[in-house]
Amino acid sequence: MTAAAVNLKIGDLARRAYCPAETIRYYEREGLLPEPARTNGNYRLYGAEHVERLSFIRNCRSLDMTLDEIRKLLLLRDAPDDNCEEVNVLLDGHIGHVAERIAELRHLRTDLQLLRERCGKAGTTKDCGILGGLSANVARKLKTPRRGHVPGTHRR
Amino acid sequence: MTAAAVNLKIGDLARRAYCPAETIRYYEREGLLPEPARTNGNYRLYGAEHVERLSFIRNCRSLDMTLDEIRKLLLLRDAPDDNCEEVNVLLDGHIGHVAERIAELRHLRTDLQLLRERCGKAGTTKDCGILGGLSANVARKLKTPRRGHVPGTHRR
DNA sequence: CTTGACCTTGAAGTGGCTGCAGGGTTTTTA
DNA sequence: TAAAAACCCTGCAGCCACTTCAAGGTCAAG
Repeated sequence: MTAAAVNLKIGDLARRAYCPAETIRYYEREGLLPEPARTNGNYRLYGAEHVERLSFIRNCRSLDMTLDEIRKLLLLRDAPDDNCEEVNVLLDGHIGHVAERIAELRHLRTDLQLLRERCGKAGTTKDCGILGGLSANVARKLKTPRRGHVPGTHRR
Repeated sequence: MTAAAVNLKIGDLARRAYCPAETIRYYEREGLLPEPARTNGNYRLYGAEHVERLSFIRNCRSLDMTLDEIRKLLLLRDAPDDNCEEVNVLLDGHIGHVAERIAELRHLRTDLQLLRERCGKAGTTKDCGILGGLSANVARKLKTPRRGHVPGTHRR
């Protein structure tokens, strides 16, 4: 165990929960984190319970859950005597989404690789089999939209 | 082959390229589609070349490319004497992105399934192994952000 | 000549942040 | 003790790829 965490400023909380300070303020606006105490100088003050709650949120996000799903889980968590059947249902639903998305992407990768092999020896884009392939009126559609943005990462 | 496509209104183009009319206007604003001719009543008028170009765009989108990637491909396509090496590079890069994302999601699914098995027989959320598992300070991160939104679909 | 299907523009909303401007506070260093 | 650096504050704009809405204009069928 680490030392008891009290009177953390937002940057301290950020480091402990691996979450940018801007995102902490955003979660507060969104109602996922309670409004914390403030210092005389109007700085936010956090304690161990905030580290725990924010870690919970970040773990859920790293499991690709939406903020709405996380909001529901937090409510269930805050009502400790409820039946945890709902937790199971929510998680099973989420596992289903992930499995679907994997299937789609695998299909996608196959299509891309087939397309990639169409590049002949022509040398110019005019005769490029790839560009030709992309013009075909195929219009197969993906079933699951990608959402939002995953924490802490950018396209390199 | 279908009959020659001329003097299509935006709804006709929409049906032929499986793309909502609003999205067509959006692509025009974004410079992916050229500004079309207009009728006396100010309706957009399209021809076969627009059906082809929009189908190209939609196929690329269904392969999960960004509008920026598609813009580059369209430029290459519009310069028919260039070397198609750049097309290959772009496509290989994209295949790489997709492969990475699949690997992440598979890892993710494993984590979710392990978590799911933690639900003991306690019956109440207070003792729920899942909620407990989500509180652990794990903070493994996904490497690739999900972007935007896939054409024509919603979460059910 | 009215109904209804279609089209127009412009602006705002979505999710989950991220970044910035323009300040205030606190800590460190000289 | 004073200056510099590091941190914090609010509020707002921007990102992507659309989607939705409001408020109107156009056109063909009955």
